Amino acid sequence: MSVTDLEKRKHKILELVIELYVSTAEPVGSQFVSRKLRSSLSPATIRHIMAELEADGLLEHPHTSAGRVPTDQGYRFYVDTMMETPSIGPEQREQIARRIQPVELDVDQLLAHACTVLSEMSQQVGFAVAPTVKQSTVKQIEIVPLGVRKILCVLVANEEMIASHVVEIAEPMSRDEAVALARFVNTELVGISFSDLLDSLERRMLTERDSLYHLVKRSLDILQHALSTEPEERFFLEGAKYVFSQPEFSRNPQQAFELLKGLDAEDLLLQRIRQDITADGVRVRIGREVQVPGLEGCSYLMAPVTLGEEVVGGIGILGPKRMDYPQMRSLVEGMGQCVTEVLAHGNAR
Amino acid sequence: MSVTDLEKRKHKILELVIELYVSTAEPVGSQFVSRKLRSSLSPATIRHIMAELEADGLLEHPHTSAGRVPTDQGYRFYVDTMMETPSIGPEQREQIARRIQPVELDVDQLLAHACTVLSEMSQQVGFAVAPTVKQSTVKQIEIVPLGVRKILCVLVANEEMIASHVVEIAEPMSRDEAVALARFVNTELVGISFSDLLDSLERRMLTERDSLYHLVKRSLDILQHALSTEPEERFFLEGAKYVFSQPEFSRNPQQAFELLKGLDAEDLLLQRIRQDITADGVRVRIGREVQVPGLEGCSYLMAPVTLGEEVVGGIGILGPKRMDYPQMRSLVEGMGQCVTEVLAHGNAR
DNA sequence: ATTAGCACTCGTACATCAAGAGTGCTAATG
DNA sequence: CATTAGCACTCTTGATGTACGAGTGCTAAT
Repeated sequence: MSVTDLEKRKHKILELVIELYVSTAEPVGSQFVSRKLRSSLSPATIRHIMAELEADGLLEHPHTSAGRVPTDQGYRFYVDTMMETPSIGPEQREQIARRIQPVELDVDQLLAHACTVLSEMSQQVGFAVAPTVKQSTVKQIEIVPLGVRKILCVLVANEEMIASHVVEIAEPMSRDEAVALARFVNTELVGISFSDLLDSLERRMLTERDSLYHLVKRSLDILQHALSTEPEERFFLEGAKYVFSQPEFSRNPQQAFELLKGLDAEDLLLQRIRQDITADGVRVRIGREVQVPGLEGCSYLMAPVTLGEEVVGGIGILGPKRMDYPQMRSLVEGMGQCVTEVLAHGNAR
Repeated sequence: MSVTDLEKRKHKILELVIELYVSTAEPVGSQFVSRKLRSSLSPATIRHIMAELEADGLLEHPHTSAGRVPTDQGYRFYVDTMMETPSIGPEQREQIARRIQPVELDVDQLLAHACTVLSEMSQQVGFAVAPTVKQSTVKQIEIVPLGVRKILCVLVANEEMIASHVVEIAEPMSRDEAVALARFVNTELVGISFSDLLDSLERRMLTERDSLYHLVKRSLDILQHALSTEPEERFFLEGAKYVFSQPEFSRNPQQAFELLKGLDAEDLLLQRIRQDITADGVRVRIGREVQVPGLEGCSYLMAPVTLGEEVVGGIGILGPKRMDYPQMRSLVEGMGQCVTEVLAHGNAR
């Protein structure tokens, strides 16, 4: 038997251990593996190989007389080099599309909803990062007077995103002034990115005079307020309850509490996740790689969401390390595609 | 000793048992009570009285050799007739005001924020029910064209509440038409309650002709869509994590899971809470009275939030039955007052 | 009405024990 | 050299028994 054949067999056994562990939630013993293996090797041989895998850092031992459990590295190896992701089935794809369809015109609402759907379908915690106008460029800005010193400022971004903010202003504004202001803003500022907007206006304030100066100043005031309450991105997290349906957590409540605390510090998780929002397909982070205190026992998968040409957000799931990576991967991938399509065409497929 | 004196003493002991149980989370034994009681009665006497209280249904026994624990009725009696609620202290009041101040112009945002603050201050689950435009009358309606077949419909209610919805329309709308539509709507519909709006327009459609008929039909279309995605009220729930800091739940995880499930079915809780949104001060619901499966072990307190003359929402906390009712009551009361004041004057006090 | 005394119940903590699962090692085998 | 049977060893798990302490209810004395 050649060396590569031996290596192959080793990996086959790693795969088997992972899959058995994922489905049973119990450490996997040599006898169990031996029985499940076609080319029946004896438990002793399996033990030998498992010991090697342990030396390689891919498996570990909870205690002497227990079976083996994959390490983070073990899962990583499995996910990177061995696992075959079944492309999402048409019927499941259909199901996603059906559940996402309901006319949500808003990126925000769409992702919030998709997040919930994903959570239900996966029976895991679902999450999503949605873009806001701040990441896009100005398409339209409307100024609607609401009272003497209150206006509604509607920000429409190129990518069909809309945000509106009530702004309190120091000096009252007439309806005519509002119209003039809107006209000025919509001729002068369209196409500028929302993040550059304020700088750009400030620069103009230095050069303009009189009536135009006044308009610039007025719009700067308003947009400053409107943009200050607009977040960079929105983060959705849904389905914490599913944590308890996982045997590892319902068995060990202490750990479940840690997890919930970890989830509660949303900002940390968001920061971490943000780094993984890139164009190249579904990202998988396993255990320690998550790098969030309290979530060492978890993994997440995330698919990018694109709008126009750009990656603007992500959607994924978070669950115990011991999860069905192939299935979850295809589910997350499918959801990412569906959301992206809905954003592009208003419907899936 | 007269009969009423005996009754008084009995109640004094009930109070003591409740307060000791609340602070220790352990069933209270006769000896403990005896030691805590000034007018030193022997444990035997205490036992006798406790047996009576148990016969009255105010205390109960987890098992033979354990101390006593208050029943729902026991707490109820305590809350209704014995407990004295300290009015909220000025320093605490100050703290609430300070943390709520940050200029949130929106009822929605204010209550969401207040809910979080209340949760943190009480170290319990916080909740709030906020009104939406649907409960109020039309003050102003704006129609902002966003694209050929897309408009933003801004609904402003009398009570300064604002909602905006993107509506997709069948036939394109020009800017002029939008202005005409807005004018029509703002002259004809102001003062009507949002809930009657559609009916009223439908009735008018039967009588009007030609151009006016067209306007009515157009606005009906738009408002129908806008109002259909607007909920009756908004419900906020914050701080589920605090559940685990309560010894009764961290000791018994099974029960904690039940609770989380109960919280997850927000609708049930909202339905129950809605019945308690009335003008007369802080409502207290104890244990079974909550009437939500999974929350039998909990109580909630809620203060009304008023806007104008009307009670429009509520804010409160939910925690284990075993909670410090006097303190929580004054905290919730103070929060209700603060929120109401901020709504009325834009700031507290 | 109060209380001391006492028997009784029940939960908790702890130690002990047997069973079972799984390992690692060794020596024999093809 | 890979494979495997055999075996001693380790460790977890669940059951069982026991001692202890907390707290009760009852009775009889004050």
